[in-house]
Amino acid sequence: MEYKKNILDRGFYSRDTSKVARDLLGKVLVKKSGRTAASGIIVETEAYYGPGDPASHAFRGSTPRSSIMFGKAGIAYVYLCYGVYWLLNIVTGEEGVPGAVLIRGLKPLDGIEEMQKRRNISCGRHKLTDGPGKLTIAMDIGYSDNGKDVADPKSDIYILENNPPDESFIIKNTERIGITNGKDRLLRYIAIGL
DNA sequence: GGGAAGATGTTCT
DNA sequence: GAACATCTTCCCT
Repeated sequence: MEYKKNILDRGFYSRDTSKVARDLLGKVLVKKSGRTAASGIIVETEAYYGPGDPASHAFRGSTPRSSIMFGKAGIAYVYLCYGVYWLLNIVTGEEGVPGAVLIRGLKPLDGIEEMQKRRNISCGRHKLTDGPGKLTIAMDIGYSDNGKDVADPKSDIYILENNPPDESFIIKNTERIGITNGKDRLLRYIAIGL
């Protein structure tokens, strides 16, 4: 695979957060761990802003945890949710303006066996990467990936343009999930038909 | 197949 | 000390 040719550059992430969230659907997330590489098609995202978005970590300004959202676009923001699960975000927008896209769902491509081992699935009742906490387990993403540059081909985590481009899926725009504030804006994006 | 609630620990007030 | 961008299990229909 010609990974480096298709990697999304920083310009892609430096745009408006909701546009980045929508355009990330159908793209391919790649995570290398050791000798193996896992990848999956992004099928669900959410956009998070700063001021004016009560659900965002950056709502109250820059804190030790959220300061990364004010930084350079294309940086991975990984944080612990509910003390249990790691969630993967990509910083978006111009430098100094807080914003990030939460990767909520993947469709596994490569390394599926590795994912199953890491998820330790006992029954086939649940899918592999259909939630933000599950996909980080399956992709072996954790706090050590926080602050990595997703737009850098030398990183072991990055996102590719899908090849060949497939724009056949439908994009659905809904309320965000699992939050109590800021539900009025439709900032969750789901790809249907992948 | 779908809804409800407990587990869990870091961060901020 | 309260809040929280979730997952799993259990129980119901």
